[in-house]
Amino acid sequence: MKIGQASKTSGVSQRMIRHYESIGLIPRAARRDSGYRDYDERDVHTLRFIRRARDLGFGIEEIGKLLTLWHDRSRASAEVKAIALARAAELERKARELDAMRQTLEHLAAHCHGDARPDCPILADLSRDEA
Amino acid sequence: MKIGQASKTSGVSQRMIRHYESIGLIPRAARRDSGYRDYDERDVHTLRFIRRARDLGFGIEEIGKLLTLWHDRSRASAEVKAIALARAAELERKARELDAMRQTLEHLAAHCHGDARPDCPILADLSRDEA
DNA sequence: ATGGAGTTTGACATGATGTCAGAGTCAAGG
DNA sequence: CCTTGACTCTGACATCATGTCAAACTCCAT
Repeated sequence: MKIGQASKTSGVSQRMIRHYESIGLIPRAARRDSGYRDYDERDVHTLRFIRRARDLGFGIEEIGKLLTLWHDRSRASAEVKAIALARAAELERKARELDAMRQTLEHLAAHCHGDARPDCPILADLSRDEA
Repeated sequence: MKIGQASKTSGVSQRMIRHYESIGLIPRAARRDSGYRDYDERDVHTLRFIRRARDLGFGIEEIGKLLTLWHDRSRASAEVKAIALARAAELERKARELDAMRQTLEHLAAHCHGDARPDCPILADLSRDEA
């Protein structure tokens, strides 16, 4: 099948399919006489794998490792688990960070009248003198 | 003071100070005869304001609005509050998204032996057939 | 054969930031 | 006065994953 179909059935944009090929995340696609890229079910399967991994927050480099492990039938699951748990820890760290920001903002907003008066603790906090 | 000092006391890198100037977030800095940028306390104060806003997850565009409101003594606090609450809501959305990813990964990892055996539910999930 | 849809490559853009290079400036010490 | 090292200037390139646009080419159905 051609790239449009591969894109639709895998959920990966044509742009990113070509990109993944160009950075070597996936092998160069087969070509028809016309020059069009040609994909089979296995290729689409790989693309779906990549999309799901991206949905779970894995970076391209990590996905490369996962693909290698996926293709290695004798791999040890320990490696995969370690990568997944490292990602989970990083996601938690980021989520906590965002949550701390949110709490600060909500706290400040709660003390802001939010009416026509110019007094605003939010701006006062942002412009306070201390480092 | 010169840019190095302004950077140190504001916590904004020299690179970003120049960048903020180039995109018009802050006005063009005064220049000495030498061509060096020259900052005063007020400039540094503004830079600190920007840094704190970035730390709270505001994007450049929002910071531009906040700066305008900050400088407008007759502003209504309602606008500031709305911007802050919108940011808080967005931060919460993102945090939830990361948390959902983390939960999925931890769930998968919990069912992965994590030993020398090749069986791995994590890879099985990533490569499953359904969309 | 013609037209519209699909594909190709390459370039440019995003957002916030880092880094590097080459050239100019400044201040302190000999 | 000159040298040296620290500072600053601009501009360019890199990141990361992604979008979009354009010009040229291919495919397929009528």
